[in-house]
Amino acid sequence: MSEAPSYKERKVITIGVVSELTGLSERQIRYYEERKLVFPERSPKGNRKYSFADVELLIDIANKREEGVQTYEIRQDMIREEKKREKRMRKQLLRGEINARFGIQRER
Amino acid sequence: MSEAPSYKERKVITIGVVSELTGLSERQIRYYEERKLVFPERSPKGNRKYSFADVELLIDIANKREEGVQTYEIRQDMIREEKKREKRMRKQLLRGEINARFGIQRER
DNA sequence: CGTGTAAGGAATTCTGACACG
DNA sequence: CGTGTAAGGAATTCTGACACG
Repeated sequence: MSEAPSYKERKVITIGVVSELTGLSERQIRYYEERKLVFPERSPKGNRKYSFADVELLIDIANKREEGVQTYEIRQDMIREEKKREKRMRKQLLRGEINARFGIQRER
Repeated sequence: MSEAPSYKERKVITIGVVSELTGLSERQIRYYEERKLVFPERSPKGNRKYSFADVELLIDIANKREEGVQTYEIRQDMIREEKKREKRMRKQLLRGEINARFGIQRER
């Protein structure tokens, strides 16, 4: 195991295609990056590359914006969600460590 | 159910990115299309768009070419494979139809 | 046959800025 | 704040062709 396939996360889509896929203008997409809502990668010469996950995120953002939610609030919500996720991850990790020591017995 | 997600099949990757992903030159990628080995979609203005499935196919093609297999033979193999697939599909479909009538009972 | 390359043009993307509100 | 637009330049992509082998 090394190269995770993960088509959803690979950053390979150019901004023009993302624009078609989301219905957002390129201006809007770049602005949401400026507001730290999306983080495309860059090709060697500086062109933005997005993943399918980014496309879905942008669609969520577009929906929030239509409801009148400001980019700042959207960002705060994202940060909160991220912290919850991390909390869960830490718990999971802890459980894993406990199992490794006292749980499942493996050959030695 | 309507919009199948299917990240693997969505044609959204430009030829430059495909070139990076596969290690093939754009010239080679276009030539394999000419030889009917890959079938990218086109954007409104005519730019080629590939899927992750296409990228994997191109990598397979690249490997075959390295072994000295000609594009014509590769195409013949692909056609043979396709026919096998269709055969299996017809069988599956047939089974499904039988089940629909005499197998699993559903409410009516 | 398979691939490189130079050619010319059209479309894409980038950045920084002015505009409106 | 969020988005449109004109501006100028650089990079991308396209097609048809000549080249070599």
